[in-house]
Parts: sequence; structure tokens; C-alpha cells
Amino acid sequence: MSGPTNAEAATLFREIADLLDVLGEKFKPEAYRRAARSIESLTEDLGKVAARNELRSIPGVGDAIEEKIRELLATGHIAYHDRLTHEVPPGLLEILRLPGLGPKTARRFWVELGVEGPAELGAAIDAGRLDGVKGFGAKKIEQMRAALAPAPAGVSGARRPLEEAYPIARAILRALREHAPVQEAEIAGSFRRGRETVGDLDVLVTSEAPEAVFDVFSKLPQVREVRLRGGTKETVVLTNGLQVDLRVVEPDAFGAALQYFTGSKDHNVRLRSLARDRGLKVNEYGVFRGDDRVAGRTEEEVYAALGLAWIPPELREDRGEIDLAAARKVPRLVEERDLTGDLHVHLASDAKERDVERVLDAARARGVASVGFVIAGVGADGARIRFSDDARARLAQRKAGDPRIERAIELTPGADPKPFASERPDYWIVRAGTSPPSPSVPGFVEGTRLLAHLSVPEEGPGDGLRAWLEAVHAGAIAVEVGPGRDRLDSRGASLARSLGVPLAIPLGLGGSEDDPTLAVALAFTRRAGAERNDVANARGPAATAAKTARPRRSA
DNA sequence: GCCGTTTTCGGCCCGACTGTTTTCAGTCG
Repeated sequence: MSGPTNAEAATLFREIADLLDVLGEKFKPEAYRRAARSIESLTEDLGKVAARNELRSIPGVGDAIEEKIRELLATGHIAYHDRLTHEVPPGLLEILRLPGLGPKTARRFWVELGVEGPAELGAAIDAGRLDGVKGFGAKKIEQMRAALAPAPAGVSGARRPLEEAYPIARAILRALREHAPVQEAEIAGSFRRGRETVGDLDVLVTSEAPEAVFDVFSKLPQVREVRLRGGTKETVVLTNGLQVDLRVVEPDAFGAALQYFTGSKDHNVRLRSLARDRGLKVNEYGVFRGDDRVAGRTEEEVYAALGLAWIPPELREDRGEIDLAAARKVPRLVEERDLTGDLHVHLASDAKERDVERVLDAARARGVASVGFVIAGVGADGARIRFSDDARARLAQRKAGDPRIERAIELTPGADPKPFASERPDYWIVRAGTSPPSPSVPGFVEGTRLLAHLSVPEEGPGDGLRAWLEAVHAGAIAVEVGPGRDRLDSRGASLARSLGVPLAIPLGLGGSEDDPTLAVALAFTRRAGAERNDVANARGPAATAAKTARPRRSA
């Protein structure tokens, strides 16, 4: 018996918001969207929160929405939603999602033309029914025609994983810094906040020559089309469908713009009302008292002008971080320079001594004190992993200047650990399935140390993940955070942290320059509010080595 | 519909850009 997932609940509330939009409601839609965002970022099932009578503690959930959540949990639907979908043709929601078309236009199509969906809209355009209608010129009609055309294969405007956007973002920044007349260049938006997915990229630069910057930007090889271009802003769409906004600001406003465009929306709304209370105004150009700009060059300045400590982008979600900043109690989140070891380095099965050397060089260059190699086991695809004798020999050498070397065995669920026992590894890496957890974790033998792979189900962390985390806890060195299907995202990391399970951040040692592993893992871990002591490979090799597992038998 | 060391009512971010306009409405972020 499983109720609606958090993701399903959020989708329902978003639909209510869209429907209310079309009906011309003013503030309710935003209220429902706010609740939807909060529900999505929960680290446990709505049902659990409801059972504890704590729904009202979810930001954006008041009397009315609490009642609707309870109704949804009890009956599987929301009568209000049913009523609205009955009132408004569902096809209008699809029209609403077309770029350049909003609630006002969708409503006009419906009321004035009787158009109730994208197909009818297309037919109306083809039949010339929009010609001469007030507000619809030739360009607007052409724009709609384009929006209605099916997207080419492989091109999608959907949100995509952070790790997919990462190399693209790096390449854009690199190109602008090298070839355009810019001083500063950063990516803002949800990318900078380290969200699991990004809908677009917000690039921010300072420059005396915006036109020259736009010229370079428009001609990047990844750019498919320029969607709009003004004096301070240009929007393009890449060949893969990702939208990128580039904004040029003056240096004195860079911090304010970075703050403003990093968001999140909820964080900024809260910041602005705080400013209003103090007789100040915040926008992307600075913090103003009357016409005087009192801050703007750096983010620190902006927050300080509002009486706040600087807040790391990963925490800017209006989940209490502003109160912490006011009280000077913002946590010192784990940083890249805190990382002292990599617990999980894979090499190809035909890897030679020089490949090991390359990883050890990377470790030394980074100042990393310990490296754990996967020397044998069963990989994600079921294939046997075995370190070559040549590579093993290098591990055994222990040259002066080497980081401490550890040897790990990696296993998939159901794989038999016995054939690998003679390897006497320093620890086992266990790859878990999704929920429900199996109690028989391979490798759970006396004194075993574990590094666990756990994935967060798409609908969010639920009881299954919690049970898994509790199951591995006793023997765990840590649970890995990072990109991909078998590591924790920020919500999973947050749940693990609340249960006292240490986290591990993979460094991607020996990977390419644009390898997103470390950056993404670090962002997720920071979004979970983790400090250095929450991270196993940030506490120094001594601390990691000293952590011994409680003896435990496999069930 | 939500929210409150100004409040239980009256606010709710605000500026850029586009297209269709003779001064602005709609969309977007």
C-alpha cells in the first residue's frame, strides 16, 4: 500500500497553479508553486510528515494546502484539482508550456477562439483565424508556429542533470574568458546553487563592450540559435536544446547581479522583504538607500549591507539560511581543499603501472594523502574487475612521497564476496539496489569496513533509502555522494547526515579536466549542509583509518 | 493562498526584452 509520492504531489500542485493562472488568479498560483517546490525538496515522504502532524512546518504550506495534502494522502486525489481540470480544458496547460506563450494568451485563445489545445491552435493558425486579431502580428504568429513544431531528435528543453551541464558550462566560461573582452565571468542560477538539475545556464560577465561579448558568444560552436539580444542580455539555445542566458553588467554591480541571478527565487524574495524592512532596496544593480547604492561590487558587500553574513549559494533556498546568516551561524561547509583522500579510484582492467602512477601523480598534485584503488570485484555491468599484476606490483612498492594506498573490492547486489576474500582488502565497496533494501549486504562480515553506493529513487528519498542507510550504518566508512544512478543526491545526503552516516566525496582522480564528478559531489554534499566532520574523506587519513566497524554478521 | 521582531490584514520582486504598439501588455527569469 503506497500513497502518492512527493513528486506526484508536487506535480498536482503545479497543475493547480497553472490552471489558476489561466483563470486569471493573481497570487494563488505562486503560493501553490511555492508549496510544490518545498514538497519536492523534502527528505522524507509526505505521509510521514503528515503522521507527525508537521505539514504546516513545510514552507509555503498553510491551512488550505495542508488540508489538500491530507485529502490526497487519504483518497489519492484532490477535489479542487478535479474541479479545476473540469473547468479548464487540459490542452490549455500544454499551450501554457510553449515558449513565449503565457496564461493571458492561453486564456484568450480559449475564450475568444474556442481553442483548447496545441493541435487546435495549429489548425487555427493554418486557417488564418489569428490574422488581424489584436495583439497577433506576423512575427508572433511565426513564433507560435515554430513553438508548435516538434523538437528535433536529441534536442530537449527539459531540465537536465547537473553533471551533463557541467562540461558545457566550463567550455562556455573558458571560451568567454579567452576570446571575449570580459573581466569577470561566472555561471549563476541553479547551476551555481548545485541543484541536481538545471533548466538553463545563467552566464554573468563584466565588460566595457557588451556587443563584442555577444558577438563571440553567438558564434560559439555549441550555439544553434540566438533567441533574443538586447543591450545587456542575450539568450541562445545550444544544439542540445539547453538555453543559455548571458548578461553583461558593470563591475560595480557584479556582486549584486551574481547574488540576484543565483537565486533561488524564494531566497531572493525573503532577502528583498528583509531589505524593505530596513528601508533598503535590493535589485540586480545593488543595494540602495534611496538613490544611493550602498553595496554591489561583491556578494559579501550585498549581504553585509543587509546585516547578514555571506551565504554559500548551495544553501540559498529559503530553508532557514537567512536567519542563520543574521545570527552569524552559517555553517562552514566542506570545501574542496578539505578533501584528503579518494576512496574510490577505478582503473581499466588492462591498466599498467604507468596508469597507477598517473593517479598517484594527480593525488600528489592535489595534496591528497590517501588513495583507495578498486583492485577487484564485480562492476555495475556485472563484469569482473581485476587489477593487472603490473598495476598491483606498483601498489605494493610504496615509494617515498606516495600517498597512503588502500585496496578495495567492489561488489554489486547479489554478488558472492567469497572468491575475493583472499584479497584481504582494506574495505569493501557495496553497490546497493534501490528500495526495498536487501538485508543481506554482500561483504557484511566480521570487522568489514564498507563504502556504500546508494541511489535516491527518482521520486525522492523514502523509507527504502532510510532503511538502507540504517542497515549500512554500523559497518560504513561512508556513503558516496555524487552524480549518477548509484550515489546520493543532496536530499539523500541530507537524510544520511541526519542519521549520522558519514558521507564520501569522490575526487575523480585521474579523470579529465571537465570531469564533473568532484564538482557535482561537492555541490550535493554542501547542499546537504555538510561540514568537514560529516565527510569521511575530509577528516584526514588518520581519522578515516581509525574508524573501525562494529562487528556484525550478515543477516 | 501564505505570511508576520512593523502585521491576523494587506501585502506579495522587479527589470529586460519583444512585439505591436503610438505608451504598453505579456512573458520571462
